[in-house]
Amino acid sequence: MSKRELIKNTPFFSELNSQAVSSLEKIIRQANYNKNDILFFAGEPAKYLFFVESGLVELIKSSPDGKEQLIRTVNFGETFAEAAMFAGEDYPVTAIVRSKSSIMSISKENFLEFVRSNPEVSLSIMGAMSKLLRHLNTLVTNLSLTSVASRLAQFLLQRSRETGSRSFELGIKKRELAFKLGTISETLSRNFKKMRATGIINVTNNTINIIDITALRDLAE
Amino acid sequence: MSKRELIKNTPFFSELNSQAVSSLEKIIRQANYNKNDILFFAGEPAKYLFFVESGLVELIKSSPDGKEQLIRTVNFGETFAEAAMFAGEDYPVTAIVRSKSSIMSISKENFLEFVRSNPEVSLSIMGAMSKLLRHLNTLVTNLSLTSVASRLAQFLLQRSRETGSRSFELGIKKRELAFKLGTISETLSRNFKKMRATGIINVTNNTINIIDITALRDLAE
DNA sequence: CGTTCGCTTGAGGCCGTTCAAGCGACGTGG
DNA sequence: CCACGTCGCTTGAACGGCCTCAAGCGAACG
Repeated sequence: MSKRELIKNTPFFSELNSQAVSSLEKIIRQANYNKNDILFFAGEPAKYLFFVESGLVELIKSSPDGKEQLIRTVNFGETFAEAAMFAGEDYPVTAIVRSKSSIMSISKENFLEFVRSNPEVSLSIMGAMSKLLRHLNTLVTNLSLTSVASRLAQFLLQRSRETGSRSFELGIKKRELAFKLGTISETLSRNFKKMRATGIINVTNNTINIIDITALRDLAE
Repeated sequence: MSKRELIKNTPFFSELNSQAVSSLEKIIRQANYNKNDILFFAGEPAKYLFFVESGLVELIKSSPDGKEQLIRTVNFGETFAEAAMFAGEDYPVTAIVRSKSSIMSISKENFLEFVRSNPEVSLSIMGAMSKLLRHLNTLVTNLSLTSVASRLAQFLLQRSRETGSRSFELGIKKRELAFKLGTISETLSRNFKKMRATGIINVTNNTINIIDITALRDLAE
């Protein structure tokens, strides 16, 4: 796909007129990455805005003693490091590529200039930022007010909704799910065990079977 | 102060030309509130953007079982509920007035229209949102990766920086400080005790004396 | 003088962690 | 084809941080 097509295909820029697309085309850069590539480390000066054209990226914050917290997973079609364009000088998180990805980037200066001459994209950006704010909001809430069991219940309900079935595959390794939920695999394992013991779900390898969805909803609060 | 002056005095709108100020004047509403007044509850439909002209507001999320988490304190000169303008239909948090406040508000529709016809304010909004994103980012990090002791150390260092002295008043009640740090007064008390015992600080009523600032920095990581 | 408020302290318990061990599935090289 | 390593997951034991509940205590105040 040509760079121009890539731009037009991204919901973020889909409403731009062709002149704007042209000017964007000139300042945007595209590159391919492999699993475990690092785009930037937390603390580095923030120079670029990124945009995931295809693939998957995770934004992670880690503490000096090696503990890690997933802040956000960036799916294709989404931007990240928007905030770094308008405030602060450093990336606050580390960005790790989790699967083969095509990623576009724009330098801070070019991006700000583009926004100034195409103010209509502001609305898209503010929309994206707002979604992010909500995401972080619920993340804070989850971390401070809800238990692992509750977070797990929420995740299972979400998956059930997505697949439209009460029986589904997890789709990710349990250790990764643990990470997503802000815990470790041992704790996740024990939580699965408890849910199985109380007859709420059935777990066989990677497939989940929701038995008592009401109890699961209660758990999720 | 007249409404027009209020608008001009707020950093958020300070760069507007007088025509824009006039149109803003027509759609903005001002009201006074007292301590413990509630501006909106979490879950209510988000109709207004708010702006604190003077006073103090706290944004709080509470769980069904009564636990509360402070998400953000809004100082005078700052807006809140910006995100609600661009994404989602409900306020995700509850807004409580903490001291006598003068607060301005704009309805969602009027605000969006104003932004469309005055795209230059977009940059201010995006800047504010970016700051917020950073704030939530560190909040998540603190809650998940750092201990109460570390958060307390960070707070003390910040106060020390603000006052430019190693000896300063807390300025808030300890139970409120505990809330700010995402914990309760008992735990805070024990942490103060430990810091005193290890000779890092000295605590007399509400005044703190930093003795070993290096150790304090270590604690804050 | 008694009550309330802000804070402290202790005892106990829970949740989630670390550390350690075990187990089945799977793959690879002898 | 088996022996052995690795991987993903589970389970147990112990520990630690923070919370809850309960009590106590000085200061402020009516």
